[in-house]
Amino acid sequence: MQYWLLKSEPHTFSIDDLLTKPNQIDAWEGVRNYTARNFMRDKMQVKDLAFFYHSSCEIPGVVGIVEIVRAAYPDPTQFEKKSKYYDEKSTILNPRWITVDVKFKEKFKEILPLSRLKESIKLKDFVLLKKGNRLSVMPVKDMEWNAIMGLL
DNA sequence: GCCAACGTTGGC
DNA sequence: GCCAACGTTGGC
Repeated sequence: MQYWLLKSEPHTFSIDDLLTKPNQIDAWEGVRNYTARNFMRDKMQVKDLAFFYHSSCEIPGVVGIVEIVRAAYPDPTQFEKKSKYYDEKSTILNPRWITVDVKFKEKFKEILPLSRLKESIKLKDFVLLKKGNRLSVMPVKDMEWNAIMGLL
């Protein structure tokens, strides 16, 4: 069992958007970075838990928790010509990008802002806080997960 | 909107 | 396989 952090821009897909989906489940589509993809493809498993993180917005931070309910499968948006995630080099037989299904678990009463994570000494080595980090899917150590939960 | 940091592309 | 140019991310 592995913990994760998943970034999303709330104006594209927010935790409230997830709440509107059937069974509160949706595909985590549009990951187009190889490192992030490899984490999802090779390490992410059903029952893993992930923080839902809002980025590129007024107050970036952790807003809740989701559970992985379906492991890696080809991301359908790579085949959709009209999608901004379309990839002409992907084929059905040889898809380049994958997605997983996530299910809503919990929304925090208030956002846990990035600024508060930065204040935690326990999180000084957390990948999210590393200078220049741009990964949209990253593993979270047990200790880091617990430290973040402890800030709520 | 700025810009630092990083990833990707493509010419050689 | 190198690396310059370009594109993207994401906090501020």
